[in-house]
Amino acid sequence: MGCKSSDKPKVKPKHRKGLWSPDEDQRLRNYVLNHGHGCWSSVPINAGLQRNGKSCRLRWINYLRPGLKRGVFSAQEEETILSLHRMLGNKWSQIAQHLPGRTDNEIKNYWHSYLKKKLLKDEGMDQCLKRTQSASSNSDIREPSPSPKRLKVQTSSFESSMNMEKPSADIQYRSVPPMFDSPKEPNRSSLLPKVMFAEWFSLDSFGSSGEPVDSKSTFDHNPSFQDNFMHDYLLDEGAFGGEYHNSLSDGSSGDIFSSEFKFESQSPGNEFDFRSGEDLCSDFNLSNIGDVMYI
DNA sequence: AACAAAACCAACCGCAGTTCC
DNA sequence: AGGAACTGCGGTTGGTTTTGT
Repeated sequence: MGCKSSDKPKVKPKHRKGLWSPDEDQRLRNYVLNHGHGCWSSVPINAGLQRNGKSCRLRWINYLRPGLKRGVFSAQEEETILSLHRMLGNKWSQIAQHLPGRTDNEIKNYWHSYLKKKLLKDEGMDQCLKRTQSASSNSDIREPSPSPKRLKVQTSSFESSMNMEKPSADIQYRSVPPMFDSPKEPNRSSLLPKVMFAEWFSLDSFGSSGEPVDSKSTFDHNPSFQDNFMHDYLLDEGAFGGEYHNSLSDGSSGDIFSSEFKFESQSPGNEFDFRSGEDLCSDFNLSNIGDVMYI
């Protein structure tokens, strides 16, 4: 894990803090895409950045990493977070592993800024309901009247992820097409992670470096490929077995939470090594736990 | 239109675990 | 064995944006 001392910077440069400029983003992105991060403490030196390694790492993970799905959370993602948080607590990194394209920081922020309040509100409503012994089976009661802002957010995840992102200098490598994201169709595929490996790979392939990659022609927004991929994947029932709860209960959750999307260190040949093959998706079936619908 | 309050979110900080020397 | 360095995680902060009055 540690860095070899030979890799360590000899002189401690003065580190910049605060928001990242587009130029810094570009430098970091180019460097990591071309060389891999290796030892984070040496990244800013080699990339010509006046940041510390920790800051670079954070920026990469939370912002520049290929495959990140920026934009608003869909109702399904929200449900996933709520369900997982119920089981795991504030294990944001573990929760994030089940929301491909989302970072722990993003989920954490979303939780603190919205979900926590919503949950409290929901509980308040439930208690109120119990107290009054209301016989009403009004299903609307589960969803507290959302703020106008929230309504805007929830209109359509497709629309949201396509249009509602903040304008940004580096927006071109943030958004991901919502291939499988259709909250209005609660079919089987909607339970799947929204950014499949192939999609992520494709994204990475056309990273800002602009260098052509062979795999692009295979993966790049090819609907039939996506369909086939999904079809094959869905056929593999093992991928969605019911072992999730068992694993949790026997304390081995750490294993099943191994991230298929974790950006591992590069292979010796300065090429990225995507360890995504078999464990593309963990054994996780939301339908088992998502017994509370908020829509 | 102007101001205050609330919400949002990027980034920092500190701690714990791991690895290297 | 033990200290130093590194990574990863979760909590928190502070600046910016949005909403309400």
